[in-house]
Amino acid sequence: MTAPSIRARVRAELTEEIKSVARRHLATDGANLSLRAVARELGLVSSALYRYFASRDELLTALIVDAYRALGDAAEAADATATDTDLRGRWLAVCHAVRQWALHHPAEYALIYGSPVPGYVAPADTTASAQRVVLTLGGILLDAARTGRLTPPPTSAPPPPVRADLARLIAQYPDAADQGGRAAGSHDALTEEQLARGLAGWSQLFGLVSFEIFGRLEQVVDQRELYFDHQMRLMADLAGLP
Amino acid sequence: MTAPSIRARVRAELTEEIKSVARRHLATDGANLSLRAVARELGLVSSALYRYFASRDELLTALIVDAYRALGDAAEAADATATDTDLRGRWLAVCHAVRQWALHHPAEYALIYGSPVPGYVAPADTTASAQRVVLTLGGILLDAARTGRLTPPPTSAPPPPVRADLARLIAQYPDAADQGGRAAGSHDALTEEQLARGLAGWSQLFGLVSFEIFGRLEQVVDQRELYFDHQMRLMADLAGLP
DNA sequence: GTCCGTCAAGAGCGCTGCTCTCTTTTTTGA
DNA sequence: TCAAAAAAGAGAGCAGCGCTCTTGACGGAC
Repeated sequence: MTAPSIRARVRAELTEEIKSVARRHLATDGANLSLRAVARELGLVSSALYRYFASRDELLTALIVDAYRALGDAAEAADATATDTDLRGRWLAVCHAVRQWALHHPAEYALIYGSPVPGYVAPADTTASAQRVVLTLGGILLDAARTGRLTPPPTSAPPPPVRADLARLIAQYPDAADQGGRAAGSHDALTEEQLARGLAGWSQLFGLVSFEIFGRLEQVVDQRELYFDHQMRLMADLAGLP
Repeated sequence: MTAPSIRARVRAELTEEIKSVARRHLATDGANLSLRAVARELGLVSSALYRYFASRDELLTALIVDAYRALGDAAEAADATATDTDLRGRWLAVCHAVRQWALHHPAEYALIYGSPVPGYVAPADTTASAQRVVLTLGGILLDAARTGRLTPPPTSAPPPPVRADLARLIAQYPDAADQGGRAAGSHDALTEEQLARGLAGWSQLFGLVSFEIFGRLEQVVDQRELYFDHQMRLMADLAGLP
């Protein structure tokens, strides 16, 4: 089993090559990806691809999984690069990393954050990857709250039913005791108000990136990067990051 | 010319009927709309449709134009229904109208705010309709600014290049002198800070609606309407609406 | 050295958007 | 009023699509 028989290796390589070509086609032709075109470019006949992916949907799923992973990697890497205690810097770094990844991989971004394919249902293994960005943002807020540096401006308070949803999310948050080396007490978690303001930053992040990727800022904003930076700073203000 | 010859009338009716059937197919099958299926349902042969729409793209364009118009109508109607001086109420009414329209027409919403079709370029006559929602929101902010009731919280200031973009947008804003019956002086326009905060509400609105329509809140937020309302209130806070 | 699993190829099915030609029906102009 | 013109629909056909099934050929294990 430790010996990855030659056959298995060349198979894995060709599988990657198929995905690579498919990714390139995706970038030019959009979501209407043609299996036959991919096969042609690889010098294969279309039916041969079915040895590697059971269907077109399965190939797309593989690309979606890879995209979530790449975006999650980029976000977490950006968070890790910034100074731990520079909370606002970490927040902005993650936001800019998401935007940069989207700008460099617009088709893959559209695949995961654009209109979903009607009949398509995301496999279970994608949901974990899909949450990595919001968990990264949440982790920054949590670090801020723990060190008592989350000082949000006075804003409207969420109504009780929303508070219940938010409380559930706070309880569901993966125990981050290992991050700070401290036991997670009740005063270590976010309040509902803090989470609500943080989630505003989450939807703002992807809303604005989608606007830019999908061309909705076309004749509205020219200074895209600076505008994005300013908007993310506004959301950091709202979240209460110093 | 005043007599709309019987033939022209039945043609207009059939054109509408084609769009209606196409809209229904869009709702179930998503963006992969089949001309042949639409023709079949109408008892026509596929080539007959080409008497009414030169191509599948042209049919989709007609649906897009209709969608922008319907969404713009809904937003403006909601704005008009609320009391003029209830600025926050108008803001929230417009936001909820956009959300409700999207919930009732998810496929059409995806058509105009989802991932764009790669080769597709929007015709010029859509851009005006596409701006109606943001102009409605801007009008509310402008009304607030004119009556001196825009009191935003202290937040980061936009850097000079962004200020230039914002100033251009303010200058481009259609002269709204007829709305208040007053001449538009310089003190009647929005400041760059005010516009930047208002635009945050704009991208937040569509970001959050897209999240909901595209299923990204699926196991995150259960109280969708109340959560949306709270988030829009947060953005009204940020914009400075009393 | 044989045998079995894997691989690529080819043919083919039903579907798609779109074009072209032909016939029928309706409108129009002298 | 009647023929010419315009418009509408039907049908055949082209190239492309995803996908299935069958047929040979090759390579590693016994």
